[in-house]
Amino acid sequence: MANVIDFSKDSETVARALIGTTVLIDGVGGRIVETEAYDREDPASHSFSGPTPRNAVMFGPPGRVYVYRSYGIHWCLNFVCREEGHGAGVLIRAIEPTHGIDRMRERRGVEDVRLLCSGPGRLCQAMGVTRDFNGLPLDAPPFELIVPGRRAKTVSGPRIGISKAIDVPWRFGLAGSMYVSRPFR
DNA sequence: TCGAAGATTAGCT
DNA sequence: GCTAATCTTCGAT
Repeated sequence: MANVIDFSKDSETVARALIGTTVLIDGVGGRIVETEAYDREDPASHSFSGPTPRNAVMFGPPGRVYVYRSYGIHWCLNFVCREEGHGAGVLIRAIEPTHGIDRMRERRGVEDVRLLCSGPGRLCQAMGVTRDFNGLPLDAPPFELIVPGRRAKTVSGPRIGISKAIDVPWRFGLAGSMYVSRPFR
C-alpha cells in the first residue's frame, strides 16, 4: 500500500500523507503542499457539533470530497477520512501548480504561478471546485490522485484562520515549498 | 424568523 | 498591518 492514500486513517495521518500527492480535476491541478486536519473531537471542526445538512458528507464514507462556502465568497476543498460516521476531514490549503497552468490562469485572472493555488479559496477557483463537487468520490473522474513513491518531507504548525484549538499543530506543509499560503516557522 | 460568526482574500495605508 | 466584501449556516428566540 505505498502508492495510494488510506483515507480510513485518522485525519492527522491522512493530512501528512497527502503532502506531495498530486491531485487533478479534469487534468488540472498539481502537487499538494499544504493541508490541515480536522476531527469530530475538535472544537475548530465543522463536525464538532454533530451532523448538519452542510457537513453531512463528513459523516459519510471516507475518500470523498467535502466542499463548503467560506465567508460567503470562496469555496474550500476537503477530503473525508476515518471510518464512516466519524466526521473527520482534511482541508486542502495549497497546491503547487503542475498541470493545466494556463487553464488556472484563466480562471484566477492572475499570471503569477505562486498566486494561483496558494490558499484554500484560491485553489478552488483555479481548479473550478464548486458545491457541485460535494460528496463525489476521489477515486473516479473528474478526480485523479497520483501518490509519489517516496514520502515527502513535511513541516507542521498551528492551523490558520480558526478561533478554537488554535494551538493544535494540525497544519502540515511540504518543507521548503514556496507555494504554501503562509510560511511555516 | 433573526442574528452572529465564519477552516478567506484582495486591496489599500 | 487593517478592513471591506459577501452570504450561507445554524443555534437561539
